[in-house]
Amino acid sequence: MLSVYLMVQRPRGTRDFTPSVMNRRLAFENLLESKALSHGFKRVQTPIFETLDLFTAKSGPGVVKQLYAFQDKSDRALTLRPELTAPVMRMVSEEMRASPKPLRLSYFGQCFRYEESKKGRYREFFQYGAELIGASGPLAEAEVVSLAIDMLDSCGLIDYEVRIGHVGILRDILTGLGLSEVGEPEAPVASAMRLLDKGDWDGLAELFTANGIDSSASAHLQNLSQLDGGIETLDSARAILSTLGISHESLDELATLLISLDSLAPTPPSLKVNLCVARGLDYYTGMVFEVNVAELGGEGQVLGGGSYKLLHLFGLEDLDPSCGFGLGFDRVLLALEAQAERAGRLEVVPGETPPASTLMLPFKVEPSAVLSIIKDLRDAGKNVELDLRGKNIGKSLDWASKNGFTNVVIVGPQDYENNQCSIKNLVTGDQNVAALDSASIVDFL
RNA sequence: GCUGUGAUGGUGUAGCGGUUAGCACGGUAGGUUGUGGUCCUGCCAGCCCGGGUUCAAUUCCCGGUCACGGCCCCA
Repeated sequence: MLSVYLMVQRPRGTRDFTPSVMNRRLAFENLLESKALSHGFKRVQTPIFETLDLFTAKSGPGVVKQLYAFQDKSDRALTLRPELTAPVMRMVSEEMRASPKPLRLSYFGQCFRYEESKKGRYREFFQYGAELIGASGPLAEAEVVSLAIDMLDSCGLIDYEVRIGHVGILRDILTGLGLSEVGEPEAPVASAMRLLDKGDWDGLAELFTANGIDSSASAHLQNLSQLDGGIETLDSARAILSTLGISHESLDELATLLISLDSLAPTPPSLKVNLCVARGLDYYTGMVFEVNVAELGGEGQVLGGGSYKLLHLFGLEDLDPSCGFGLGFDRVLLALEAQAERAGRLEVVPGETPPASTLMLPFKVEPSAVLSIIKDLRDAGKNVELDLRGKNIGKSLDWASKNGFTNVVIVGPQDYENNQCSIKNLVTGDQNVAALDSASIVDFL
């Protein structure tokens, strides 16, 4: 059929959301939204496309090849947004300079990246995120991380691992060893952080040698990376930092963060401190954290964030650093679906079960006889639909059942004569008779 | 960017170098002109796209598209 008409498909890496899919997504979004609000984060929205410079300024010219960048009819260089942190920072600098700080902002929307699409990785994907701007330090960070954990916990996600690190400490160590923070095509420090994140020790040793650093230095880093536990690992970390001559200050802050988190957030299934967490987080400057779900395989990171400095790009250096995170809406949903199936659970997102709904079924009577009742029931907050097919009762009930209605209000000739209606509950099979007016009917719905 | 696997109605599938391409679910119209999640019947709807080999391609080959994996990457 398709070929007879129009051979057009969805662009690669995009998705359509049918009503049943959308129902779940809306339930999930609402749940996240209510959590954000409960932590004081207020929703904002920024444009789907932005000036290209916004992202090249933040991430370098190399990002363009991964952007949906384009020229508009006036030759402006624009791009679909690949993420939401920079746009929100831009918005703060343009609209909220005079707003009292700190700001707690949340956002939800689609982002676009030109990459190979696969499961859990789409060219158009959805992010829910939060940013805390104008306050910094371990307590601010604890507020942000606790929201992230609270969100994951409340949607019923299990078996996830929270990893907390600190790229500031890592940078200090690497520059302390003599690695440069500048270089082409990639600064040695950045290369080292990437290798550390992957646990590629051979690669790291190579890098050290190439930069004239005794490769035995990687032993300390390897020790550091093996500190993969809770708050208790910080003592060992302090010892290692001492031998490297690095300040403990950031570690002490990390300790405060972890202690605060313990009180502020639900206890996650697994929370580990690992100072080698560094995953491609260019603009992060301090604490970083990420959440992984092993179930998702290669695309298992469902959330990531930390403390970063971006507002100086807009002349607001006094507000740096900020702290925030982005939650991979699609990936968390995938994880929840996989976990629900494994557990044999029907409800994937808490609260996704739609509210009761009613089919008004005039049967061999003029539909006009029930229209005002439908209006009144809707005004009373009920979800009501008028039958538009005009089939016999058996088919109509079948149709109502397949379409998930809770109740059917049948108004046939006999009912109408007696100024009554029959209300059948499709879930229980119970049937009642009520007077043909909305006040009587509403009690049965 | 590299690489592997796959693609049959809307969904899930069967099948084959020559078939009316089968089945189930679904949709739709009835059988049943006041009771569904039973049954029966009719109908709707498909071989991803383009090229090649062949008397003949949905089937074999190549390319593309899309999907799913593995690396790379992931602001």
